[in-house]
Amino acid sequence: MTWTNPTDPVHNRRMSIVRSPDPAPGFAPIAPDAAGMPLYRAVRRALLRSIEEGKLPPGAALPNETDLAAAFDVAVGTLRRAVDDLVAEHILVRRQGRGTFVATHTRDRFLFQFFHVERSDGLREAPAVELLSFERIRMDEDAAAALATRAGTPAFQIENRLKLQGTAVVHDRIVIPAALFRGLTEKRVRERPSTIYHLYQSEFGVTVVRARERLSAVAADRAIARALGVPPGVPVLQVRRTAIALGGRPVEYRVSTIVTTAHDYVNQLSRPS
Amino acid sequence: MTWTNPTDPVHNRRMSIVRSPDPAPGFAPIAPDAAGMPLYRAVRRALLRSIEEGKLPPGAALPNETDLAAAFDVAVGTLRRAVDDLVAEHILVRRQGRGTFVATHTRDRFLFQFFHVERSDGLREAPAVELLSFERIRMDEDAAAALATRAGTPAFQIENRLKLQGTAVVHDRIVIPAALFRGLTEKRVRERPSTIYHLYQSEFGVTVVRARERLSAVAADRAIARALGVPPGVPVLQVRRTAIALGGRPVEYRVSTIVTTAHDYVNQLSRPS
DNA sequence: TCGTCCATGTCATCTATATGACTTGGTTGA
DNA sequence: TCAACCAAGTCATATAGATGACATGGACGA
Repeated sequence: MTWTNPTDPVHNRRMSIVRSPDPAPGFAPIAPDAAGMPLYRAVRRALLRSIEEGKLPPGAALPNETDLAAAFDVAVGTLRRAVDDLVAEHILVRRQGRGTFVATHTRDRFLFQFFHVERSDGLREAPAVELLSFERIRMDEDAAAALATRAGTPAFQIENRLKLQGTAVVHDRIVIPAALFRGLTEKRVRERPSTIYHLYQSEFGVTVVRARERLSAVAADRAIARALGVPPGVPVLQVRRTAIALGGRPVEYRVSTIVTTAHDYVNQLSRPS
Repeated sequence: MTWTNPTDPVHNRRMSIVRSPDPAPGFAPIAPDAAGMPLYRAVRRALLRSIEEGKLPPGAALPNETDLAAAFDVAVGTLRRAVDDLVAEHILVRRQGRGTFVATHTRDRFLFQFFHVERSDGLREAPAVELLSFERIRMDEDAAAALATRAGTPAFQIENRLKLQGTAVVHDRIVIPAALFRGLTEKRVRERPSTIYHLYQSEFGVTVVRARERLSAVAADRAIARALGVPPGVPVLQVRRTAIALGGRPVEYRVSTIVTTAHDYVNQLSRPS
């Protein structure tokens, strides 16, 4: 037999009638008025916090919509609205018929969201990454400013060379705070099975969700020129990226240098829906 | 007295009961099954076509949600879903308490959506535009390819110099098909009251909704160097933009050349919601 | 005259529910 | 053994309506 829960006529919210067992444990009802914020925003925040705290690790399945809505004590439509937002931010992934999952940093996602270099004729391809160096350093002024800390803060610096169709196209210098990545070694970087963002996520609980980039054109210095096999002084595209993790904290400063003789950095202004 | 419309038990859609006068004239009911497309997509398309055909000119107010939903013979929630999409694409603008309007190309929108240059310290500012030349030309290969036509097609070419804080930072070469902009004159370009995209929209019914950009680093040639007041050969950022109008047709090819000694091209990968 | 209040119309949020589409895994039958 | 089928669980779409927030313009009173 099925029946509907009685509702509170004042707040029009389901009253707490407990069924056993709790179909979605660990999710508390949302306060009716969470700081004047719309309910779906409060639900979004609650979900985000569950992810940040590791209650929902990457790849985990969320409870189904009905149960989760009941646990939060909101309507399914409201829950869906919150989940919609997180899906749009690539923090959750929905699969019809399967469920809703915490997003993981797959190669495809990296390519789509964070790798914008393609050949001039439009061909897109996954780059072959080659580790050039791995060092413990102290941050310079630029990295420190981007990472909201002070110059001299201990960090790891990783240099990569990226090849497309066998030719070196991109040089990356990556700076990440040592405090966030305790125990990182060259071996772990070298032997990572997937992208470096996947490594951050799976090994250190750091999930990159977005980034700001500043692009400029510069002349290739001697080191870059050598790494990329071009004459020094050639105009190259410099991309300075600050990557932001789940909590909103900057976690990576990356300077990508791109040879744009046969490749471009592509950008889509306002995608069609 | 209020009453609800009877519903068709098979399709669960409101039966056509005409009230006088029609509160939302010009909007026909959506076919129940428009090519297997979800209903809200069909509604979105119907709205788009009304805009493209000029039935809803820029700045026009849509009928209110209830009336419009009734005219399309869909639920308000379904209409809202369609409108949500168009708002996300900056094609419609909602103003709570006022209504929903067809978006116009304001200066703010241009800055936000299509102008990505800012000073290295993060200061954003509207550029001062200076018209350098206005010519009738025939398209070169690049422009023709971008605009999906043949080299030699008649076009207008506009050269602009953009200044930020008094210093020249950007040079634009804009190519637009003459066929789409009949009657355009240097005077009209020079005396436009707002952005050039606003001119396209208000004078020629061409509404730019999105763009693809390809960025590369090049050495400034003599002409660019003179226009921007830098030595020839200096590395500059070249942005080749193809702007897409409402129907999905490419309508503008633009090559922006940016001096990045004190400025950057900024890009946001996945905005927070 | 001018400012305050309020009625009205709009979008924004939220609930509740029904039905369809898709995926998975087990059952059934040749 | 194995392929076809089917049931259950999930998200996707759609409806209907209630309530709140916001903007505007007119009525009203000092």
